[in-house]
Amino acid sequence: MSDKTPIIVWFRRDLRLSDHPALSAAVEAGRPLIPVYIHDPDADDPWPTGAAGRWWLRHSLAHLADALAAWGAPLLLRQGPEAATLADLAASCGARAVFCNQVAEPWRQAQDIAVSESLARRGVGMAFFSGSVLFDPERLMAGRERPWAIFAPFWRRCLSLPPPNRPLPVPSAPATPPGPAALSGPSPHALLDAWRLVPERPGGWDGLAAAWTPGEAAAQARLSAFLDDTASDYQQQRDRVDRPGTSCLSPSLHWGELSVRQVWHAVSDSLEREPDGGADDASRRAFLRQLGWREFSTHLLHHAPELPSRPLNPRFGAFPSQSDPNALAAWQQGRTGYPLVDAAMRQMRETGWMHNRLRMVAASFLVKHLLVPWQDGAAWFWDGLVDADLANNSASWQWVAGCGTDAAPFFRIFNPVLQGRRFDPEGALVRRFVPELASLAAAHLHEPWRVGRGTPPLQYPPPLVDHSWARQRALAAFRSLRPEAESESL
DNA sequence: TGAAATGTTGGGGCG
DNA sequence: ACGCCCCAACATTTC
Repeated sequence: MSDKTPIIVWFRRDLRLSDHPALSAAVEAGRPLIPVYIHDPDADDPWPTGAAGRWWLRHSLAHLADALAAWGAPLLLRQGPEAATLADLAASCGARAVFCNQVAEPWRQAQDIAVSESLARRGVGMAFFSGSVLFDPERLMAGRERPWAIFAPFWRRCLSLPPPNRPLPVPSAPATPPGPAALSGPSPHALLDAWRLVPERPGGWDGLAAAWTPGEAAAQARLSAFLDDTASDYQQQRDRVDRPGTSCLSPSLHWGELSVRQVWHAVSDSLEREPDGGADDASRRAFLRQLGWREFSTHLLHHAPELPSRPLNPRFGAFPSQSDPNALAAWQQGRTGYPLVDAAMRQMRETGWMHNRLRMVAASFLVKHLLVPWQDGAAWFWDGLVDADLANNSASWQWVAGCGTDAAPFFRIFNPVLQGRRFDPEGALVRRFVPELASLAAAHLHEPWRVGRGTPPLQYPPPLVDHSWARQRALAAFRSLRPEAESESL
């Protein structure tokens, strides 16, 4: 009666072996394993992975293939529509089950239902395992009429729940032989090259390669380094854009090289192991809170699938923003004339990443100083960030634009000069990414238009807009909106 | 997870 | 000694 048909383990946004519930369950079933990743270039995907994301994916898949080969079940790479590809694969190896971990985006879950129905018609069952969040968005809702709209009580509630399950170890390699050898084809590395996941782009991808090592092993090394070197002073250092004060785990979390449970437990274990009741604890809690924002964004998107495209606050439907190709291009290329903003935009261009504080400053500048729709900025970040994540990106842009739930008030307008002085005081970040300013004294670095006459002209543009003029214009635009649902309270 | 405008206070220079 | 002004420094309000 024992079923010896193989199980297909479908990797998607979980490019790891540890804490991989679908993989562990398949191993536990004691049947041959067939790990597969499917690339569908013609997928009807409302938010196809951006360029930097594809760069990461390309390299992370190579690492996953190596890791799975060493572990004992080589990764298959297949191209084509998901349902048909899985069905063909199942037919050719006699599999009757596909295991996979859930992916959070609502449209993805709708596709999963379609895939699983299609497979069911061919006698192949699908099993979904808990995915990429700490808490299930549906269960966290329980007993409430509405989804959580404010972060603070949301996170308080999360912290009051029983903690998420402990992460699973890498399962021991399957005792049974891997799937039929006939399934093997060209080496994964050759296939990955043939897939051309990484688009050509001017300037190439060397900057990303210099800055990052994708893959589970490197992700775990980053997590360890963060715990050893950075976590205990996180609260003090995280806003310093010129220092490595953040974890840089976001791309790994997006691609599932680490599960958020692993990160959560690693940090809370260190809290319990070395409690000092003081600054170190506060730092670790502050970091956990950042995981909370990720969780909050994911839950928001789950309950409000329009998050990426429409303001959650309907009041902002009438906001007088205007797509402005010239202003948008200047911002994208890092030529706004505000050093901190330009350094931020070039940091993303060159490394595929931008410090969180800079994301706020740069986004605020586009939305408030230039009055460009936040969706235009979100699209650029989506393409340029290795950690681009639909929920985080959309929720954060809405937060900055003031149109989300629990968003920053619109009148909170960052002054790029003051932010620069405060968070890049010696100008190290600006010097690095805006080399044409590197020779300026720190005193002038964030406002180069004030250097005295008689100095040689800089190869650097004057400010695209005057700060205080732009600030007044943004405030006026905000005032033009119908007041906040005052009628509701009557 | 701001910043600017406005208000208040208190010390010191000075007639 | 006294009142007056100036203006940091800080606090509060407003956008």
